[in-house]
Amino acid sequence: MTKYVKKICEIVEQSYSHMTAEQVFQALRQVYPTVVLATVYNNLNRLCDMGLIRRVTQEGMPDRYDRIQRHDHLVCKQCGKLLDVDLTDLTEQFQKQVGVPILAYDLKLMYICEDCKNKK
Amino acid sequence: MTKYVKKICEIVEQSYSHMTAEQVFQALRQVYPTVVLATVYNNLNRLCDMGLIRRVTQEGMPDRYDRIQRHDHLVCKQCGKLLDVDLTDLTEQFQKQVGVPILAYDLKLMYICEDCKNKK
DNA sequence: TCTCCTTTTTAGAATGATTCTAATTTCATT
DNA sequence: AATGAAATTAGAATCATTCTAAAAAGGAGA
Repeated sequence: MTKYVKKICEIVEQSYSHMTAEQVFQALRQVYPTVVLATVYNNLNRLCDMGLIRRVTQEGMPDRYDRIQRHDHLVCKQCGKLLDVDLTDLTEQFQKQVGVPILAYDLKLMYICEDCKNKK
Repeated sequence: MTKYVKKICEIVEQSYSHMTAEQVFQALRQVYPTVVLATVYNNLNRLCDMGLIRRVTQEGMPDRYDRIQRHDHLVCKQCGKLLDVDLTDLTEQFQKQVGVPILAYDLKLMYICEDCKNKK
C-alpha cells in the first residue's frame, strides 16, 4: 500500500461522482503534484484487482471508478450521465435462476434524464 | 435500408455469438468481398440507433453486437466469455423502485466459467 | 435517359483511452 | 552501505473507433 494507492483509493471512495482516470489524476495532483498519469492507471488497476474499488464501463466514454459498496446505476440513454440507485440485492434470486455461483452483478437502468428531456 | 445494412443486421441477428465489428466485417466479406471496415462500423451504429440490434460493451474488449430480443448475460470474470441467459423481465419492478420511466436495462451476471475454473 | 440531390461508401488519417517498455527511483531488509 | 523487489516515470505504442473529404450509388422528377 503505497501513498499513491492509498490516496487514490480515498479519492475514489469519497467521490460519489464516478471519476475517470483523468479526473482522479487531477485530484491526486493537488496532493502530489509530480505524480504521473500512468501511475494513476497502474494503481486504479491494482485497486480493481484487489476488489477495493470497481470499474464502471460505459459505451463511448472512458472508464469510471466507483466505490465498491453494492449499488446499481441509472444511466441516461442520451448523455450517459450516471446516478446511483439502491435496489435490493438480487444475487440470490439470479443464482437460483441460472444455477451457477454468481460472484456479483452489474445492473444499469436506462432512462432519459431531466436535462435531456427538456432539451428535446 | 441498403444491402449492407440488411446483411449486417441478418449476420448479427442470426449469430448467437456476440460478434465484434471485425467479425461482422469478416462475415460480410464472404458475401460482399469489396466492403470496407468503416462501412461496417457506420451500419452497426445505424442499426443500434434504429434499435434493431444492441451493443454489448465490456471492459477491456471491443464492443460486441447482439440481437435485440430481451435477454441477459452471464459474463466470466476471468476471460470475459459471454453467455445468454433468459431471466424474467424486471423492468416493471425496477421502475416502481426508482420512480422514473425505465426504457430498458442491462444486466450482467459475473461468474467463473468451467474453462477458467479448471485452469486454476 | 439525363439531371440533380441526397445518402452511402470508401480510403486513409486522426483520435484518444489505455497499456507497454525500459530505465530510474523508492523502500524494506540484511 | 548493499541487495533485491516493487513502484514510478517518460514516452512510445496499441488498437478500436471515428472522422474527413472525395467518390460512388441511388432515386425522383423532367
